[in-house]
Amino acid sequence: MDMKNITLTDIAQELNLSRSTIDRVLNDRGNVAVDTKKRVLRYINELGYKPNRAAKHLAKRTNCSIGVSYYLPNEFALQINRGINTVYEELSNYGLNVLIRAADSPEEQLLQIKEMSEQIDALALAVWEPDLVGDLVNDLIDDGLPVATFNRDLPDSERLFYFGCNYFESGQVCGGIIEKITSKPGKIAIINNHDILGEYRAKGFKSVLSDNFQYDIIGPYEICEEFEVEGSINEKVIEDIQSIIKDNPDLVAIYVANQTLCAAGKAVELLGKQGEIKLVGFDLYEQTVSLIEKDIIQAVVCQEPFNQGYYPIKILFELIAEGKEIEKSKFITRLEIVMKENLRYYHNYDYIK
Amino acid sequence: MDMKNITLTDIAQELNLSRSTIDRVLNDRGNVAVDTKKRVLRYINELGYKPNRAAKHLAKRTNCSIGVSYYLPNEFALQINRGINTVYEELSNYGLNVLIRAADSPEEQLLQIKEMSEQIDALALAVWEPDLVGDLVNDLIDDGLPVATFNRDLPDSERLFYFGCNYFESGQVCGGIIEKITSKPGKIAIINNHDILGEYRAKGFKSVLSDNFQYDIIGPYEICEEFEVEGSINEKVIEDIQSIIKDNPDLVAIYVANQTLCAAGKAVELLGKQGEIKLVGFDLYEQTVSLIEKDIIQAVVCQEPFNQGYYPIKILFELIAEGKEIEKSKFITRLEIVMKENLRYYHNYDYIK
DNA sequence: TTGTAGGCGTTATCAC
DNA sequence: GTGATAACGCCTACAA
Repeated sequence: MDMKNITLTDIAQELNLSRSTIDRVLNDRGNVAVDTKKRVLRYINELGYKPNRAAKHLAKRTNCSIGVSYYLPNEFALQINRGINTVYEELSNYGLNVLIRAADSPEEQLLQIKEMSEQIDALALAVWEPDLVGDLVNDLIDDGLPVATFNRDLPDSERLFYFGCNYFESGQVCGGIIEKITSKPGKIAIINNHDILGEYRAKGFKSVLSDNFQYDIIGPYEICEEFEVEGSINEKVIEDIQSIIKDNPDLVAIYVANQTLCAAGKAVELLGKQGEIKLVGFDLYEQTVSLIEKDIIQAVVCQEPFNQGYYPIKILFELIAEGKEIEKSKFITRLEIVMKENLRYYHNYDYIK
Repeated sequence: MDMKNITLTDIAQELNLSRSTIDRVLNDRGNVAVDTKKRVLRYINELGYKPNRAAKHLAKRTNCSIGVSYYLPNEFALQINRGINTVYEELSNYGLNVLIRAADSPEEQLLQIKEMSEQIDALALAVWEPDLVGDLVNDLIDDGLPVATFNRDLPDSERLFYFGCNYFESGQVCGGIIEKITSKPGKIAIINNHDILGEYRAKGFKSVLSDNFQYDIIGPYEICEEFEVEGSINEKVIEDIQSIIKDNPDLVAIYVANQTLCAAGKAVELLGKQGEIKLVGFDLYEQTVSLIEKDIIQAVVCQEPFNQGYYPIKILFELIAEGKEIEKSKFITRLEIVMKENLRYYHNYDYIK
């Protein structure tokens, strides 16, 4: 119960050396005789000595500013911010500082990254259009700035790691759900963006359903809602989806792979087709909630938005402040199935705190 | 970027007092003149001063042993242990110590709790049969030992908090899933335990399906598998479930509310009814996995087993070591829907190591 | 190549 | 009531 921990001083005394020498060995600061080093290392291994984190932080008085830049749908950003706030609260008195820049356009994001790059020790990044910022990011990395991506990766860059979902598999999950909940044969429409990630989501979806002869997959239709969906939904978008429904009387399901799910819900509702046409898509927005409750949307697949804010920063901080190595180049978030019955656990739900 | 944090010493200097006095005010140690106290408190509020956690831990050299006692299905315990190990790694060099006692029977659990109660500063508890240990726990609490429950609550005791799922709602989620994936009308069998939690799960299930006239709910059948399911499954249990299936040709689904799900899967498989009879239940064991992959079990509802090991200990530690207040008397875990497609994210999945 | 000394921001133990 | 002073375990000069 009262097992005293071994300290650096203990080791120094035991080996008749000074604390600094032990410190030099432990932190690879050089200037230690090979023999001494070996002796210390062996002894340390035997003991299973672990440095005291509190003391380390206190002595180093680390001070590390991490920048976050994203261009993402507003409501998704909100959930990510919650994760950022939490990690800030946990680590701010260990010296963490966070700068958040939310962009309203890819161009603005470029400027924001450039601007804050001077003041930060690391950068966490979610970019919608890789082509625009790719060069800048590579320059920053070449200059020695540690960069990580979240939500959307920059696979061609030298970023340290990506933290987010697997888009292909996210499509598969939706495919599996639709297959399970659709009772009659017919057509299934895909709505998505024609960017690379939208296509992964379509491919994943098809990989599950292509063997199933009772369904005929139509689309993909490129219909896309704005990022700033708050109250009002783009009428044109709803109309476009309504015409798909009207043109295909044997439509049994719609799979929405982008942020247009609410609009699709409205379209289904306006035509009185709820329940008849199954609706499945991604992410949980304020507007999605009531559509799920009304059984217009049957299921939604989420990707741990909170953790997408929380972990990238935590990992970067531990890298910079504690020299902890990064264990993976891809941290893939869980794909969470949310339906009416477990909805409340995924919408503004902080069971801790 | 380099914003120096305010320290206790800063405050002392500014107010022409010693650090000790500030410390007395901050930690309510008494022996401070009322006026001085007021003056200090006001100034601290203005500044928004936050004590440095690292320094605090270092100076206090806290040493806190938390005991964990549970009597639970083996494989579930395994997942909980992972959470315990993680929190131990995070906090052991802040002075956390953990004692785990896994019981093989309620009687053994009673003894184990009694035995370790002398050596611990707090206790986290999961008990299957409240009646047996209830008195002991209340005695311990009266003696001043902080006790928390996880997975299964002791609602009549004075435990500090419960960390686990809502059993009624977990039944609802299964009801919702079965309603969505079952395409034809018929009978649905419930298998559960006749304890209070098993009944909550049955009630929650019925609350969703009772309005639906196409289903006829039969049971509950009290059939129960042992805790030590490893490779071999109780033949008798499988036979019992097979007879239910044989006796009810129009059975469209089975809802298993206890740890008998795998046995039910075997029964369905042996009779060649996979896909025809939908199968839904709780928790993810090694044996469940292959049954889900083979489409014999359509979905499983999980309850964050990792976090059930992680958080109770973390919360108790923060209470004891940092005097942090406990914010709720119930921390309700998410109900996670796991199907074939997102299975890999819930089975031995540590995306963060 | 090694050692010494002082400090990080708290808490704890004395004196006054 | 209040204030010195020495820890806690580690890091960082600087000296030897």
